[in-house]
Amino acid sequence: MTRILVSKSNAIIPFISSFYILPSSSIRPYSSLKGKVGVRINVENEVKCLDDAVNLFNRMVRMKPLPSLPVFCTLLKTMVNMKHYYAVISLFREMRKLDIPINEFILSNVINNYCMMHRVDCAFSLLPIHLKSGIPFNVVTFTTLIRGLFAENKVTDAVVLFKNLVREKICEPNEIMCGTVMNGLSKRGHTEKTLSLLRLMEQGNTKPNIYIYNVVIDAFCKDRNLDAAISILNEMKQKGIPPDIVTYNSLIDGLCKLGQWEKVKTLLSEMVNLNIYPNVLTFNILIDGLCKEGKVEDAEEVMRHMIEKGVEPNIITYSVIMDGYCLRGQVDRARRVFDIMIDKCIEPDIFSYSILINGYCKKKEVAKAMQLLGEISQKGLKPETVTYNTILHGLFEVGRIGDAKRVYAEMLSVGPKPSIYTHSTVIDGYFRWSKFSEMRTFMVEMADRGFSFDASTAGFLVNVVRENPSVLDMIPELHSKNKY
DNA sequence: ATCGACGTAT
Repeated sequence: MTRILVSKSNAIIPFISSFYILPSSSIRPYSSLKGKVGVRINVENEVKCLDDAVNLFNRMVRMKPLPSLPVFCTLLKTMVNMKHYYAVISLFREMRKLDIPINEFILSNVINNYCMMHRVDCAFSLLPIHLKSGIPFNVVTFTTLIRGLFAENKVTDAVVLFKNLVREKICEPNEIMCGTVMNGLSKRGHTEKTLSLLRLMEQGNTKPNIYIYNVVIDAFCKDRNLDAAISILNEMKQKGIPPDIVTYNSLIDGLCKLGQWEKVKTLLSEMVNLNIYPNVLTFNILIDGLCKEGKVEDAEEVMRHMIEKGVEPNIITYSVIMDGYCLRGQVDRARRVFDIMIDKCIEPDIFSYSILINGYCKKKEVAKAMQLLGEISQKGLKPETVTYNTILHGLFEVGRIGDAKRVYAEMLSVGPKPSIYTHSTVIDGYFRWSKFSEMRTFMVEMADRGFSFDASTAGFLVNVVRENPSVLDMIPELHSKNKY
Protein backbone atom coordinates (compact mmCIF):
# COMPACT_ATOMS: atom_id res chain seq x y z
CA MET A 1 0.00 0.00 0.00
CA THR A 2 1.38 3.37 -0.91
CA ARG A 3 1.52 6.07 1.71
CA ILE A 4 1.08 8.87 -0.79
CA LEU A 5 -2.42 10.28 -0.59
CA VAL A 6 -4.44 11.48 -3.51
CA SER A 7 -4.39 15.25 -3.47
CA LYS A 8 -7.51 17.22 -2.81
CA SER A 9 -7.88 20.73 -4.16
CA ASN A 10 -5.06 22.64 -2.66
CA ALA A 11 -3.78 26.07 -3.15
CA ILE A 12 -2.16 26.02 0.23
CA ILE A 13 1.07 27.66 -0.90
CA PRO A 14 -0.29 31.05 -2.01
CA PHE A 15 -2.56 30.91 0.99
CA ILE A 16 0.25 30.38 3.46
CA SER A 17 2.35 33.09 1.81
CA SER A 18 -0.39 35.67 1.98
CA PHE A 19 -2.38 35.34 5.10
CA TYR A 20 -0.39 36.70 7.95
CA ILE A 21 2.48 38.77 9.15
CA LEU A 22 4.43 37.48 12.10
CA PRO A 23 5.06 39.84 14.98
CA SER A 24 8.50 41.38 14.44
CA SER A 25 10.25 39.74 17.35
CA SER A 26 8.96 36.62 18.91
CA ILE A 27 8.10 36.92 22.55
CA ARG A 28 10.41 34.97 24.77
CA PRO A 29 8.74 33.02 27.55
CA TYR A 30 9.84 33.70 31.10
CA SER A 31 13.50 32.98 31.60
CA SER A 32 14.76 30.68 34.30
CA LEU A 33 13.91 32.63 37.40
CA LYS A 34 12.82 29.49 39.11
CA GLY A 35 15.09 27.01 40.78
CA LYS A 36 17.16 29.50 42.74
CA VAL A 37 17.58 27.37 45.81
CA GLY A 38 19.70 27.15 48.85
CA VAL A 39 22.51 29.28 50.13
CA ARG A 40 25.17 29.82 47.54
CA ILE A 41 24.52 26.73 45.47
CA ASN A 42 22.94 27.15 42.08
CA VAL A 43 22.57 23.56 41.03
CA GLU A 44 21.43 24.30 37.48
CA ASN A 45 24.48 26.46 36.80
CA GLU A 46 26.97 24.18 38.46
CA VAL A 47 25.86 20.81 37.14
CA LYS A 48 26.52 20.25 33.44
CA CYS A 49 27.32 16.54 33.50
CA LEU A 50 27.30 13.47 35.71
CA ASP A 51 30.74 14.23 37.19
CA ASP A 52 29.60 17.73 38.21
CA ALA A 53 26.57 16.23 39.92
CA VAL A 54 28.54 13.63 41.88
CA ASN A 55 31.24 16.15 42.85
CA LEU A 56 28.64 18.63 44.03
CA PHE A 57 26.90 15.90 46.00
CA ASN A 58 30.14 14.90 47.70
CA ARG A 59 30.83 18.54 48.58
CA MET A 60 27.30 18.98 49.87
CA VAL A 61 27.34 16.03 52.24
CA ARG A 62 30.53 17.36 53.89
CA MET A 63 29.10 20.84 54.49
CA LYS A 64 28.23 21.89 58.01
CA PRO A 65 25.45 22.62 58.32
CA LEU A 66 24.11 20.50 55.48
CA PRO A 67 22.55 22.39 52.55
CA SER A 68 18.78 22.56 52.72
CA LEU A 69 16.66 19.71 51.41
CA PRO A 70 15.47 21.65 48.34
CA VAL A 71 19.11 21.79 47.20
CA PHE A 72 19.37 18.00 47.37
CA CYS A 73 16.01 17.81 45.67
CA THR A 74 17.06 20.07 42.80
CA LEU A 75 20.27 18.11 42.35
CA LEU A 76 18.39 14.83 42.05
CA LYS A 77 15.84 16.40 39.71
CA THR A 78 18.62 17.80 37.51
CA MET A 79 20.17 14.35 37.31
CA VAL A 80 16.84 12.74 36.39
CA ASN A 81 16.53 15.31 33.58
CA MET A 82 19.99 14.33 32.39
CA LYS A 83 18.81 10.69 32.41
CA HIS A 84 21.46 9.57 34.90
CA TYR A 85 18.96 7.26 36.53
CA TYR A 86 21.39 4.80 38.10
CA ALA A 87 23.41 7.61 39.64
CA VAL A 88 20.27 9.06 41.21
CA ILE A 89 19.60 5.75 42.92
CA SER A 90 23.10 5.47 44.32
CA LEU A 91 23.07 9.07 45.57
CA PHE A 92 19.68 8.47 47.19
CA ARG A 93 21.03 5.34 48.88
CA GLU A 94 24.04 7.36 50.03
CA MET A 95 21.69 9.95 51.56
CA ARG A 96 19.87 7.21 53.44
CA LYS A 97 23.15 5.75 54.67
CA LEU A 98 24.36 9.16 55.87
CA ASP A 99 21.03 9.73 57.63
CA ILE A 100 20.35 12.84 55.60
CA PRO A 101 16.67 13.59 56.15
CA ILE A 102 14.34 13.27 53.20
CA ASN A 103 11.02 14.83 52.43
CA GLU A 104 8.10 14.13 50.12
CA PHE A 105 9.68 16.10 47.27
CA ILE A 106 12.89 14.11 47.32
CA LEU A 107 10.91 10.88 47.43
CA SER A 108 8.68 11.89 44.55
CA ASN A 109 11.76 12.66 42.48
CA VAL A 110 13.24 9.24 43.21
CA ILE A 111 9.89 7.65 42.39
CA ASN A 112 9.83 9.59 39.14
CA ASN A 113 13.39 8.41 38.50
CA TYR A 114 12.29 4.77 38.72
CA CYS A 115 9.30 5.49 36.47
CA MET A 116 11.61 7.01 33.86
CA MET A 117 13.65 3.79 33.99
CA HIS A 118 10.45 1.86 33.35
CA ARG A 119 10.77 0.31 36.79
CA VAL A 120 7.43 1.28 38.27
CA ASP A 121 7.72 -1.80 40.53
CA CYS A 122 10.75 -0.23 42.23
CA ALA A 123 8.89 3.07 42.40
CA PHE A 124 6.08 1.41 44.37
CA SER A 125 8.61 -0.20 46.67
CA LEU A 126 9.52 3.28 47.95
CA LEU A 127 6.04 3.80 49.38
CA PRO A 128 6.94 2.06 52.69
CA ILE A 129 9.51 4.81 53.28
CA HIS A 130 6.66 7.29 53.25
CA LEU A 131 4.79 5.21 55.80
CA LYS A 132 7.74 4.51 58.09
CA SER A 133 9.00 8.09 58.08
CA GLY A 134 5.54 9.56 58.35
CA ILE A 135 6.03 11.52 55.14
CA PRO A 136 2.64 12.40 53.67
CA PHE A 137 1.68 11.23 50.20
CA ASN A 138 0.81 13.92 47.75
CA VAL A 139 -0.97 14.18 44.43
CA VAL A 140 2.32 14.54 42.60
CA THR A 141 3.64 11.20 43.87
CA PHE A 142 0.52 9.36 42.76
CA THR A 143 0.38 11.21 39.44
CA THR A 144 3.96 10.13 38.82
CA LEU A 145 3.12 6.51 39.64
CA ILE A 146 0.12 6.57 37.31
CA ARG A 147 2.30 7.95 34.53
CA GLY A 148 4.86 5.21 35.25
CA LEU A 149 2.19 2.51 34.96
CA PHE A 150 0.99 3.90 31.64
CA ALA A 151 4.56 4.10 30.38
CA GLU A 152 4.84 0.35 30.90
CA ASN A 153 1.47 -0.18 29.26
CA LYS A 154 -0.13 -1.25 32.55
CA VAL A 155 -3.36 0.52 31.69
CA THR A 156 -5.61 -1.50 34.00
CA ASP A 157 -3.28 -0.98 36.97
CA ALA A 158 -3.18 2.75 36.28
CA VAL A 159 -6.95 3.00 36.16
CA VAL A 160 -7.36 0.85 39.29
CA LEU A 161 -4.92 3.05 41.19
CA PHE A 162 -6.69 6.21 40.04
CA LYS A 163 -10.12 4.85 40.97
CA ASN A 164 -8.89 3.71 44.39
CA LEU A 165 -7.34 7.07 45.15
CA VAL A 166 -10.62 8.77 44.34
CA ARG A 167 -12.87 6.23 46.06
CA GLU A 168 -10.79 5.97 49.25
CA LYS A 169 -10.31 9.75 49.23
CA ILE A 170 -6.55 9.23 49.58
CA CYS A 171 -5.98 12.35 47.60
CA GLU A 172 -8.08 14.84 45.73
CA PRO A 173 -7.35 14.42 42.03
CA ASN A 174 -6.40 17.71 40.43
CA GLU A 175 -6.41 18.71 36.75
CA ILE A 176 -2.93 17.31 36.27
CA MET A 177 -3.74 13.89 37.68
CA CYS A 178 -6.89 13.68 35.57
CA GLY A 179 -4.93 14.91 32.57
CA THR A 180 -2.29 12.23 33.13
CA VAL A 181 -4.92 9.50 33.26
CA MET A 182 -6.68 10.84 30.18
CA ASN A 183 -3.44 11.22 28.28
CA GLY A 184 -2.44 7.65 29.15
CA LEU A 185 -5.82 6.30 28.11
CA SER A 186 -6.01 8.28 24.88
CA LYS A 187 -2.48 7.37 23.75
CA ARG A 188 -3.42 3.71 24.09
CA GLY A 189 -6.54 3.98 22.00
CA HIS A 190 -9.14 4.41 24.75
CA THR A 191 -10.70 7.56 23.35
CA GLU A 192 -14.14 6.64 24.65
CA LYS A 193 -12.89 6.33 28.24
CA THR A 194 -11.03 9.61 27.84
CA LEU A 195 -14.22 11.31 26.74
CA SER A 196 -16.23 9.87 29.65
CA LEU A 197 -13.63 11.23 32.07
CA LEU A 198 -14.02 14.64 30.45
CA ARG A 199 -17.79 14.44 30.99
CA LEU A 200 -17.25 13.37 34.62
CA MET A 201 -14.91 16.30 35.22
CA GLU A 202 -17.41 18.73 33.74
CA GLN A 203 -19.89 17.63 36.40
CA GLY A 204 -17.41 17.47 39.29
CA ASN A 205 -15.33 19.99 41.20
CA THR A 206 -12.18 19.78 39.12
CA LYS A 207 -13.16 21.52 35.92
CA PRO A 208 -11.30 20.57 32.74
CA ASN A 209 -8.64 23.06 31.65
CA ILE A 210 -6.94 23.72 28.32
CA TYR A 211 -4.58 20.72 28.75
CA ILE A 212 -7.48 18.36 29.26
CA TYR A 213 -9.33 19.65 26.21
CA ASN A 214 -6.17 19.39 24.15
CA VAL A 215 -5.74 15.74 25.14
CA VAL A 216 -9.31 14.92 24.12
CA ILE A 217 -9.10 16.85 20.86
CA ASP A 218 -5.81 15.19 19.96
CA ALA A 219 -7.30 11.76 20.73
CA PHE A 220 -10.15 12.37 18.29
CA CYS A 221 -7.75 13.74 15.67
CA LYS A 222 -5.56 10.62 15.95
CA ASP A 223 -8.73 8.53 15.50
CA ARG A 224 -9.38 10.57 12.33
CA ASN A 225 -12.66 11.65 13.90
CA LEU A 226 -12.34 15.33 13.06
CA ASP A 227 -16.03 16.03 13.50
CA ALA A 228 -15.84 15.00 17.14
CA ALA A 229 -12.59 16.94 17.59
CA ILE A 230 -14.11 20.11 16.17
CA SER A 231 -17.22 19.79 18.31
CA ILE A 232 -14.98 19.63 21.41
CA LEU A 233 -13.23 22.74 20.08
CA ASN A 234 -16.59 24.50 19.94
CA GLU A 235 -17.49 23.28 23.42
CA MET A 236 -14.34 24.70 24.95
CA LYS A 237 -14.84 28.02 23.18
CA GLN A 238 -18.39 28.13 24.55
CA LYS A 239 -17.12 27.49 28.06
CA GLY A 240 -14.74 30.43 27.71
CA ILE A 241 -11.56 28.37 27.43
CA PRO A 242 -9.73 29.76 24.40
CA PRO A 243 -7.89 27.21 22.25
CA ASP A 244 -4.12 27.64 22.04
CA ILE A 245 -1.37 26.73 19.58
CA VAL A 246 -1.41 23.08 20.73
CA THR A 247 -5.15 22.80 20.06
CA TYR A 248 -4.74 24.21 16.56
CA ASN A 249 -1.71 22.06 15.78
CA SER A 250 -3.58 18.89 16.73
CA LEU A 251 -6.54 19.85 14.59
CA ILE A 252 -4.45 20.96 11.62
CA ASP A 253 -2.49 17.70 11.78
CA GLY A 254 -5.71 15.69 11.80
CA LEU A 255 -7.08 17.64 8.83
CA CYS A 256 -3.83 17.41 6.85
CA LYS A 257 -3.77 13.65 7.30
CA LEU A 258 -7.31 13.51 5.88
CA GLY A 259 -6.34 15.83 3.03
CA GLN A 260 -8.94 18.40 4.07
CA TRP A 261 -6.95 21.42 3.00
CA GLU A 262 -9.88 23.83 2.86
CA LYS A 263 -10.54 23.26 6.55
CA VAL A 264 -6.82 23.58 7.24
CA LYS A 265 -6.95 27.06 5.68
CA THR A 266 -9.98 27.99 7.79
CA LEU A 267 -8.21 26.98 10.99
CA LEU A 268 -4.99 28.77 10.01
CA SER A 269 -6.95 31.99 9.45
CA GLU A 270 -8.86 31.48 12.67
CA MET A 271 -5.77 31.06 14.79
CA VAL A 272 -4.03 34.07 13.27
CA ASN A 273 -7.14 36.15 13.93
CA LEU A 274 -6.77 35.16 17.58
CA ASN A 275 -3.12 36.28 17.46
CA ILE A 276 -1.88 32.70 17.70
CA TYR A 277 0.92 32.39 15.16
CA PRO A 278 2.07 29.16 13.50
CA ASN A 279 5.22 27.80 15.11
CA VAL A 280 7.76 25.27 13.90
CA LEU A 281 5.39 22.42 14.75
CA THR A 282 2.57 23.95 12.71
CA PHE A 283 4.85 24.27 9.71
CA ASN A 284 6.18 20.75 10.18
CA ILE A 285 2.61 19.45 10.18
CA LEU A 286 1.81 21.32 6.94
CA ILE A 287 5.07 20.19 5.35
CA ASP A 288 4.42 16.58 6.35
CA GLY A 289 0.89 16.77 4.95
CA LEU A 290 2.20 18.02 1.60
CA CYS A 291 5.00 15.44 1.52
CA LYS A 292 2.59 12.58 2.17
CA GLU A 293 0.63 13.75 -0.89
CA GLY A 294 3.83 13.62 -2.89
CA LYS A 295 4.11 17.41 -3.13
CA VAL A 296 7.64 17.80 -1.87
CA GLU A 297 8.26 20.92 -3.98
CA ASP A 298 5.33 22.62 -2.27
CA ALA A 299 6.68 21.40 1.04
CA GLU A 300 10.05 23.00 0.28
CA GLU A 301 8.20 26.19 -0.62
CA VAL A 302 6.52 26.18 2.81
CA MET A 303 9.92 25.66 4.38
CA ARG A 304 11.32 28.72 2.57
CA HIS A 305 8.26 30.63 3.73
CA MET A 306 8.71 29.73 7.37
CA ILE A 307 12.35 30.83 7.27
CA GLU A 308 11.21 34.15 5.78
CA LYS A 309 8.83 34.53 8.69
CA GLY A 310 11.59 33.88 11.17
CA VAL A 311 10.58 30.36 12.14
CA GLU A 312 13.67 28.16 11.89
CA PRO A 313 13.25 24.65 10.50
CA ASN A 314 14.41 21.95 12.90
CA ILE A 315 15.55 18.38 12.53
CA ILE A 316 11.95 17.21 12.15
CA THR A 317 11.35 19.60 9.24
CA TYR A 318 14.29 18.06 7.41
CA SER A 319 13.25 14.49 8.35
CA VAL A 320 9.77 15.06 6.97
CA ILE A 321 11.11 16.38 3.67
CA MET A 322 13.64 13.55 3.41
CA ASP A 323 10.85 11.04 3.91
CA GLY A 324 8.80 12.90 1.29
CA TYR A 325 11.52 12.36 -1.30
CA CYS A 326 11.98 8.73 -0.22
CA LEU A 327 8.26 8.12 -0.72
CA ARG A 328 8.65 9.22 -4.33
CA GLY A 329 11.69 7.00 -4.72
CA GLN A 330 14.02 10.00 -4.93
CA VAL A 331 16.44 8.85 -2.28
CA ASP A 332 19.31 10.85 -3.81
CA ARG A 333 17.36 14.03 -3.21
CA ALA A 334 16.66 12.89 0.33
CA ARG A 335 20.40 12.39 0.72
CA ARG A 336 20.99 15.96 -0.49
CA VAL A 337 18.55 17.30 2.14
CA PHE A 338 20.39 15.20 4.73
CA ASP A 339 23.69 16.83 3.72
CA ILE A 340 22.17 20.33 3.66
CA MET A 341 20.89 19.71 7.16
CA ILE A 342 24.39 18.79 8.34
CA ASP A 343 25.73 21.96 6.65
CA LYS A 344 23.26 23.93 8.75
CA CYS A 345 24.83 22.35 11.83
CA ILE A 346 21.84 20.17 12.62
CA GLU A 347 23.22 16.79 13.61
CA PRO A 348 21.21 13.90 12.14
CA ASP A 349 19.51 11.70 14.72
CA ILE A 350 18.42 8.08 14.54
CA PHE A 351 15.22 9.11 12.75
CA SER A 352 17.12 10.84 9.94
CA TYR A 353 19.25 7.73 9.45
CA SER A 354 16.27 5.37 9.60
CA ILE A 355 14.42 7.42 6.99
CA LEU A 356 17.40 7.39 4.62
CA ILE A 357 18.03 3.69 5.20
CA ASN A 358 14.38 3.06 4.39
CA GLY A 359 14.75 5.14 1.23
CA TYR A 360 17.76 3.14 0.06
CA CYS A 361 16.09 -0.17 0.91
CA LYS A 362 13.01 0.78 -1.12
CA LYS A 363 15.29 1.39 -4.12
CA LYS A 364 17.03 -1.92 -3.39
CA GLU A 365 20.29 -0.07 -2.83
CA VAL A 366 21.03 -2.14 0.26
CA ALA A 367 24.79 -1.55 0.10
CA LYS A 368 24.23 2.17 0.74
CA ALA A 369 21.78 1.30 3.50
CA MET A 370 24.36 -0.95 5.15
CA GLN A 371 26.96 1.78 4.88
CA LEU A 372 24.63 4.18 6.71
CA LEU A 373 23.97 1.58 9.38
CA GLY A 374 27.71 1.48 10.03
CA GLU A 375 27.85 5.28 10.15
CA ILE A 376 25.25 5.42 12.92
CA SER A 377 27.48 3.99 15.61
CA GLN A 378 30.47 6.01 14.38
CA LYS A 379 28.39 9.12 15.04
CA GLY A 380 27.74 7.95 18.58
CA LEU A 381 24.11 7.13 17.87
CA LYS A 382 22.36 3.84 18.54
CA PRO A 383 20.25 2.09 15.89
CA GLU A 384 16.71 1.44 17.08
CA THR A 385 14.53 -1.62 16.60
CA VAL A 386 12.86 0.21 13.71
CA THR A 387 16.23 0.82 12.05
CA TYR A 388 17.05 -2.88 12.15
CA ASN A 389 13.56 -3.91 11.04
CA THR A 390 13.88 -1.62 8.04
CA ILE A 391 17.24 -2.91 6.94
CA LEU A 392 16.34 -6.56 7.61
CA HIS A 393 13.29 -6.13 5.44
CA GLY A 394 15.41 -4.56 2.71
CA LEU A 395 18.04 -7.30 2.84
CA PHE A 396 15.49 -10.11 2.65
CA GLU A 397 13.72 -8.28 -0.17
CA VAL A 398 16.82 -8.62 -2.38
CA GLY A 399 17.66 -12.09 -1.04
CA ARG A 400 20.82 -11.16 0.85
CA ILE A 401 20.17 -13.74 3.51
CA GLY A 402 23.72 -13.97 4.80
CA ASP A 403 23.82 -10.22 5.41
CA ALA A 404 20.41 -10.36 7.05
CA LYS A 405 21.67 -13.04 9.44
CA ARG A 406 24.70 -10.94 10.33
CA VAL A 407 22.58 -7.84 10.87
CA TYR A 408 20.18 -9.75 13.09
CA ALA A 409 23.09 -11.09 15.14
CA GLU A 410 24.43 -7.54 15.41
CA MET A 411 21.03 -6.38 16.60
CA LEU A 412 21.07 -8.93 19.41
CA SER A 413 24.55 -7.90 20.47
CA VAL A 414 23.98 -4.13 20.18
CA GLY A 415 20.86 -4.21 22.25
CA PRO A 416 17.61 -2.93 20.77
CA LYS A 417 14.98 -5.54 21.54
CA PRO A 418 13.59 -7.39 18.52
CA SER A 419 9.88 -6.68 18.23
CA ILE A 420 7.06 -8.74 16.81
CA TYR A 421 7.81 -7.01 13.50
CA THR A 422 11.43 -8.11 13.60
CA HIS A 423 10.36 -11.71 14.08
CA SER A 424 7.80 -11.70 11.32
CA THR A 425 10.21 -9.93 8.97
CA VAL A 426 12.85 -12.64 9.53
CA ILE A 427 10.43 -15.57 9.38
CA ASP A 428 8.79 -14.10 6.29
CA GLY A 429 12.19 -13.56 4.67
CA TYR A 430 13.34 -17.13 5.25
CA PHE A 431 10.03 -18.44 4.03
CA ARG A 432 10.04 -16.41 0.83
CA TRP A 433 13.45 -17.75 -0.11
CA SER A 434 12.46 -21.28 0.96
CA LYS A 435 15.06 -21.37 3.70
CA PHE A 436 12.96 -23.69 5.82
CA SER A 437 15.67 -25.09 8.05
CA GLU A 438 16.86 -21.55 8.87
CA MET A 439 13.27 -20.59 9.52
CA ARG A 440 12.92 -23.51 11.88
CA THR A 441 16.13 -22.73 13.74
CA PHE A 442 15.13 -19.09 14.04
CA MET A 443 11.75 -19.96 15.51
CA VAL A 444 13.32 -22.25 18.09
CA GLU A 445 15.85 -19.57 19.08
CA MET A 446 13.07 -17.02 19.24
CA ALA A 447 11.16 -19.22 21.68
CA ASP A 448 14.33 -19.89 23.68
CA ARG A 449 14.68 -16.17 24.25
CA GLY A 450 11.15 -16.07 25.62
CA PHE A 451 9.11 -15.01 22.59
CA SER A 452 6.06 -16.88 21.53
CA PHE A 453 3.84 -16.35 18.53
CA ASP A 454 1.85 -13.21 18.66
CA ALA A 455 -0.90 -11.61 16.62
CA SER A 456 1.49 -10.70 13.81
CA THR A 457 3.52 -13.91 13.46
CA ALA A 458 0.49 -16.13 14.10
CA GLY A 459 -1.55 -14.52 11.33
CA PHE A 460 1.36 -14.83 8.97
CA LEU A 461 1.92 -18.49 9.84
CA VAL A 462 -1.72 -19.44 9.41
CA ASN A 463 -1.65 -17.95 5.90
CA VAL A 464 1.57 -19.72 5.04
CA VAL A 465 0.27 -23.11 6.13
CA ARG A 466 -3.02 -22.58 4.31
CA GLU A 467 -1.21 -21.96 1.04
CA ASN A 468 1.46 -24.55 1.53
CA PRO A 469 0.55 -27.32 4.00
CA SER A 470 3.88 -29.10 3.59
CA VAL A 471 5.58 -26.26 5.49
CA LEU A 472 3.81 -27.54 8.57
CA ASP A 473 6.56 -30.10 9.08
CA MET A 474 9.15 -27.31 9.16
CA ILE A 475 7.44 -25.46 11.97
CA PRO A 476 8.72 -26.54 15.36
CA GLU A 477 6.55 -26.89 18.42
CA LEU A 478 7.51 -23.99 20.56
CA HIS A 479 7.37 -23.61 24.29
CA SER A 480 8.12 -20.08 25.22
CA LYS A 481 10.21 -19.80 28.36
CA ASN A 482 8.29 -16.76 29.49
CA LYS A 483 5.04 -18.63 29.63
CA TYR A 484 4.29 -21.52 31.89
C1' DA B 1 8.50 19.19 41.43
C1' DT B 2 3.64 16.54 38.15
C1' DC B 3 0.30 17.18 32.12
C1' DG B 4 -0.54 18.69 26.00
C1' DA B 5 0.95 19.40 19.48
C1' DC B 6 5.25 17.31 14.40
C1' DG B 7 9.28 12.83 11.71
C1' DT B 8 11.27 6.35 10.64
C1' DA B 9 9.86 0.08 9.91
C1' DT B 10 5.68 -4.23 9.38
